[in-house]
This record gives sequence, C-alpha cells and structure tokens, in this order.
Amino acid sequence: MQQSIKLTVDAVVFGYESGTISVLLIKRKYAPFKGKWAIPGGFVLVDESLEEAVQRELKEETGIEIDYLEQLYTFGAPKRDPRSRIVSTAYFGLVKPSAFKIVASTDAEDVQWFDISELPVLSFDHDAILKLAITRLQGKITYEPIGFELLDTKFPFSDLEKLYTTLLGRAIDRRNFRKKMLSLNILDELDEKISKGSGRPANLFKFNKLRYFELKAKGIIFEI
Amino acid sequence: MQQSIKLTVDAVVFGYESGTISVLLIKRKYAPFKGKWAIPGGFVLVDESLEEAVQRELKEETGIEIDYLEQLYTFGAPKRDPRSRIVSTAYFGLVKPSAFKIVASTDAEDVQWFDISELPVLSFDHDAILKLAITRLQGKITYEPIGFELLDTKFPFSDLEKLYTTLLGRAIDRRNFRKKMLSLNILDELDEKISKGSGRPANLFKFNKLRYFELKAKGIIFEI
DNA sequence: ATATATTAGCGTATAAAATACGCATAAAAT
DNA sequence: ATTTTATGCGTATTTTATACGCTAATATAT
Repeated sequence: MQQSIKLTVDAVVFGYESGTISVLLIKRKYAPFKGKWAIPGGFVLVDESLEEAVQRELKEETGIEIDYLEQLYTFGAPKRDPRSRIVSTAYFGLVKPSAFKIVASTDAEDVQWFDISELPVLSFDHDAILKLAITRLQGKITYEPIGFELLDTKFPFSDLEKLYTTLLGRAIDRRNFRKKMLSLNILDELDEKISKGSGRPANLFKFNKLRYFELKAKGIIFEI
Repeated sequence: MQQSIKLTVDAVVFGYESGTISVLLIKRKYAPFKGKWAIPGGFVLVDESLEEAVQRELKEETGIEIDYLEQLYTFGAPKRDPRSRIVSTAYFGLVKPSAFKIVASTDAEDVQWFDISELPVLSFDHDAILKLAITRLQGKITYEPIGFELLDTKFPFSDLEKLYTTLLGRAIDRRNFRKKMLSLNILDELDEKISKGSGRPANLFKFNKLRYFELKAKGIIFEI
C-alpha cells in the first residue's frame, strides 16, 4: 500500500519590539492562495528531521535564523489543503530583535512582520495555527523562561516587564514583578547601565540559562 | 515531486485501577520487532482525520473505545523506523476501569495492560513516546481535570486521592486535598454511599464536566 | 456485647506567598 | 533650580497553602 499523504512543516515565528508582538508571514507566489499571506513552511525532505526542515524552510523563505524553536501541534484535517491530503506539523519560534531587524529589511522575497493585533487574512488553516501559537506563547511565558528569547541578550528590567504586560494583556505591578523575577535567581545583574530618554538609567540584566537548567534539574520551577 | 514519507498515528492509552497505572500495549505479529511489544497504532488513511485514525486503529488492534484523547507529539526522526521514513503523530488516551477490564480479558489478539513501573522492552522509539506520555499525564493532572477520565463515573473521594498520590508519586494530605478539590466546585456529591471493607462508608462523587467548562470560560482555572 | 482498628469527614492554627503601595534616587526636561 | 520621569528598595496586608487535631461510621477481633 502506497500511502498518498504528504507532510509539511510550518513555523509561527514571533518577534517583539517596544510593546508590539509580531509574527513573520510570507506572501504566496503560487496557487492556491496566490498573493495571500501565509505562515512560512514547506515539504519535509525524506532524510531530514522535522526541526531541520523548519530551519531550512525558514532560511529559504525568510532568511531568518531562529533562536528558540518548539513543536506546536500537528494539523491533519483531510480538507485543510485543497490540493491533496497534506498534514502539517507546526512549530513556533522566538527571535531576538536583532534577527527581527535583518528580516524586516529583506524584501527580496515577500516577507513581512505583522503586529499580531493587525493580522491579514491567512491561507489554509493558518489562522487556527497562529491562534494556537499565540495561546501557547501567552500561556508558556508564565511557567517557562522563554520570554528572554524575545529580548536582546542584555536588557533593562523595564523591557522584560513591558514584554510581560504586552503578552499577558494586563498591567502587572512593577515592584512585585521585579521582586519575584529576581528571587528566581536566573538573572545576572551587569555592571552596565542604559539610559533611554528621561528618567533614572537602568541596570542591564542577562538571563543565565545555565543557572536556570541547574535549578530546574533540582526541581525548582519557574513561575510568574 | 512525490514525497515518500508515510504517516502513522500511535496511541498511548492509560488506565488506572486501585493504585496502579497501566498502559495498553500490543505484541507485534510482523517484522520489524516481530514478537516485541509496541504502542498500538498504524497508518493514517487518506480521507480520515488523525483522531479518526487513532480511534480506528485502537478499535482494530485492541477493541477498546477511548474516553479521552489528546495529541501528544509528532515523532519524525529520519531513522526511527528501519523500513522507511515514517513520521508518527502520537496521542495519549485515558480510559475508565470499565473499558480497562473488557480489554484485559480480550486476548484474541496479543493485547495486554502493563503496569507503567514494569514495562517490557518496546519497539521503535516507543519508549521515548511512552516516557513523554507519562510526563505529560503527570504534569497535566495538576492543571486540568483529566484524572476523572481514569475513574468510574461515580467514585469515592479516596479513589481520587489515591489516583493523585499514585500519579504524582508522593503523599498528599488527605484533608487539604479534599478541601481544595471541593472548593473548585466541579464535583457533585451524590446521595449514594459505598462501603469497601472496613471503615466508614464513603459518599460518592461525580465530576461535573459542564460546570467545569462554565467556570473555565469565566477564567477560573483548575489547579491542584 | 464490647472494644479496637480503619476509613471518612470537618475544622482550626500557623506558615508562606501574593498583592498593594509608600518613598527615596538618578537622570532628563523645563 | 525645579519639575518630570523612570528606577530601585522596602513594608504592611491579604490571600493561599500547609500542618494537624478531633469526631463519625463502619468492620473486625475479643
């Protein structure tokens, strides 16, 4: 029996900068959904892993290199692609502002960052995929330290706080947030200050991933 | 381009009875891994959804009907199947003791329940799949009310408590557990009592799934 | 028949964590 | 110089989690 199902991977890539969360979309060149926006992705090659396929397709279609990648869900409804039976394993990725900027300037192909509150109509079942990805991201930042993947390596506390208020969609007490975050012992305070505009200059911090994994191994869990 | 990847679904089905968590395994009749134990599963048909495929394969191979089914993860390492490139979307399911007993007695095919602490060597990458499923189950019962899917519809509180101690692998204070669980307002106390062995007869409870979804919609979250 | 063991069910004291919020500090803006 | 703005630290209060004592209802042993 020769099974006639094809397998693709899709990647929902999020970026964050000064209060807006964006997602990377491509404009399709060919039918179906020609000229419509879609999540980047493509067919898996026979000798590559799913993660390799995602990385390759992202590179090919958007030129981006991903910092953080995790599997989201596999979408397999029989009619999700009008051409034939195509099952797609969706991933979600997070990139730092540096990668963000590089891609935004690359319009060799039709690639663009979209504020997640101003999304265009998407191809296939990509709105469902994107919606799930947003929900996952919002949920996950409260129990896994993945927010740092969206910030520069060195960041002032206010950036971290604003990222959380944006993602959670609600105000958080600045002082309590700082206290809780610092009590987790996964941030290194640097001897550098940053001054943007008025106000007291802020100290820069760095996420200590190694320390986080050590603590995690001991059973200490991240929770905000 | 004709892609030569095939797609299967596999199902890790858990059952629970009096202090032991079991998983449903089948003994393979054909190579590769002939005579070895494996998670039930099989190829997805071109016109069925992944969930339908899981249900069909479970029915065919084990005769079981599933109460609760959710997608676990998609395993796609190139060499995971020695025959060819086969990607598998794994599901995990939970069944009540009634279904449990029916299958245990059915040895028309080579199907058997295994205590998860006494597992045989498994085929393919099935130990990785099973391990992930166990982790997911253990994690999920603390923030989603899925434990009830493993119990009879009507159950005494002690059953629920024992399920949790077993799954979490640690003692929990009986009185605090009861208080917290009851405060969630998702259990209906019935006018029925059950007496097993010595001790005061216990009241029976029933999980009110409708109420749970109402509360969830209001933003109230299950947490133990 | 009575005592004892066993499981169920309720309540209360204490500890820990989350939340609210005051105020000093260091820079830019006026 | 004074005001505005954002940073950084601390403390009081409320809420939640944890520890644990005691009574109730049944089976079983004496």
